[in-house]
Amino acid sequence: MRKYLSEIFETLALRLDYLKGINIVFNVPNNQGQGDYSTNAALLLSKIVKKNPREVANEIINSLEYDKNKIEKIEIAGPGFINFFFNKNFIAEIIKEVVYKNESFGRSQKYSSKRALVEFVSANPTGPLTVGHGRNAVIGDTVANMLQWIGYSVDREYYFNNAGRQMRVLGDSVKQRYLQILGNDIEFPEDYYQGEYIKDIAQQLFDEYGDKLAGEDCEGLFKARAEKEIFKDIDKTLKRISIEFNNYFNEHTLYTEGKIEGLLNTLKEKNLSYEKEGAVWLKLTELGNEADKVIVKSTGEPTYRLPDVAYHMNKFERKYDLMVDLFGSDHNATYPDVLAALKALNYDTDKVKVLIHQFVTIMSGGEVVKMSTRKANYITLDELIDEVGSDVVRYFFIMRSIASHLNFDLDIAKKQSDENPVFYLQYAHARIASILRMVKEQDLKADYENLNLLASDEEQNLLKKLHLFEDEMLYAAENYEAHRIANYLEELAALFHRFYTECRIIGTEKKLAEARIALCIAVQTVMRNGLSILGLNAPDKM
RNA sequence: GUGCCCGUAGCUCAAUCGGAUAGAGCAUCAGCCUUCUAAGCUGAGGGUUAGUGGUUCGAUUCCACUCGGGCAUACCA
Repeated sequence: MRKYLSEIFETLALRLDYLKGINIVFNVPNNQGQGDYSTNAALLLSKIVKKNPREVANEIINSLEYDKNKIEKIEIAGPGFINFFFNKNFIAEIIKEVVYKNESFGRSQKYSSKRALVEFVSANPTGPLTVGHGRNAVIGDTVANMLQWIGYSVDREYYFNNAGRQMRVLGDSVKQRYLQILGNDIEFPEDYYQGEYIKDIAQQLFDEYGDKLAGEDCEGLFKARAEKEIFKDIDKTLKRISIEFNNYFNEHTLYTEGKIEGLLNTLKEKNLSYEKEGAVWLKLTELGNEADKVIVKSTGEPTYRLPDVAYHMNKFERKYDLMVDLFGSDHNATYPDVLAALKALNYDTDKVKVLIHQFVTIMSGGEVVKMSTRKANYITLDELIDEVGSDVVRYFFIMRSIASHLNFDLDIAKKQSDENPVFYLQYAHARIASILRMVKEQDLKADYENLNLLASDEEQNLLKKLHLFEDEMLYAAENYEAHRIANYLEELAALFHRFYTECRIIGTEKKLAEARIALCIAVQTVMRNGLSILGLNAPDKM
């Protein structure tokens, strides 16, 4: 429907001068009686052409050429809205398109020649993924799915750092546990990694090597084994919620390949850095940021900013059209420095899209659970998946805008897992599957010749929703707003459940029954496509 | 102190470049299964969109200030 409106307005713009170059937006009104679509174009134009908006609206309608078999009626309402009422038969025709395109219905080719990189999770291998990482993981994967849906060729990348103090502490944590197993009476340092998984790794090493590692350096085998095991677990956890990466990028390679040194030289040559108090500083104030920041400490070690810039340069070298970074809000102060530096080095930072999601607050027993990997008082993503399952976890993390803080009440999540909205969606899909099974036994099948019989409110509302699918997916993807897909699917499911209650299939007149079967198939297809973008199962039975 | 994000029904959250009567779920109350899955449907109650001012045909949305919450403000990552 919207496509048709766009077409006829494009044609109109050739004749009405003041419509040229104006982007006309068509909305779906909230209220009955205001048409299937409406536009406020006349209201906006009235300022430009200095005429009464209703007069402008009248002029537009009078010059508009359209097919009366598609648009039944056009009205001017309120201060100057133009409301379009579509023909019911035309609305029902959408079923044919859905069924014909099937899995690709709602896809867009708008970005089909583009390549995107989505970097997410990027947690260092110091411990199991927590619920906090879960939100990042699910949002990142869903954003990648959405971009693929609108045509992008997408790579998923995990950036990590296996050097530095954190990892040294990790290696030593394992070593201390190992020494304890050997019977040494050592007090385990408070600021070391307290988690049980450290003991498990130490035990493994003891089982394999006995006491031979007592003299081993903590940065050697201890660290290497810890990293390997922890990554294995992270991978396993992510796989449980259907997340896989194309590439793991090790920060360390930036050093070994001389990228860090090269960047340092470039910054110096371009006069973007200077030395002070034994450290190297980046001239961020000249680039419009608040303060200069240290990029190499007086000890000679770089701060995170330097490798971050080098890493992004590497991304640019790989010729992506779009680079999405996904961070938790605790990183909100770090990326402006990196972007400023890249810009100063003449990279097109418009291609970098930084998404910041707010935190997940975990509530348990009415109290906020403070999380720390070091202290091991976190709730792991694995535990959460054990409790509620992959679908609920995924849905929970994307159903809200990423700008909203997410309140995750564990008690409710466990208790209400049966009432979770995700089941509402899946139930609609399963119900249709069930109908289709029953219908087969009755020797009924979908018929696309009498779709005009689908004229009731329940049927028409459902059909109109199907029309919106492609636009909604495109809008969600272009704005990186996965929660909109969840909202759309909830609305679609609600309309279907209403249709199900009011419109019977078995027992009604054959032509109508078979048209309704066609509608069911179309709804099921859209539901399945939407669920697949969100990485959710579309069950045939529940 | 400063920067970013947030403040919407009892609770958790929506609301399409500013649109017409601000919507869902949970909770509460009242109904609907001898017929395709009741994990469903129908109805009721519940709102000064934190507050004050501004911009305009029109503000939950934009601007300013105030109040409240989260995160960050390192030669930690």
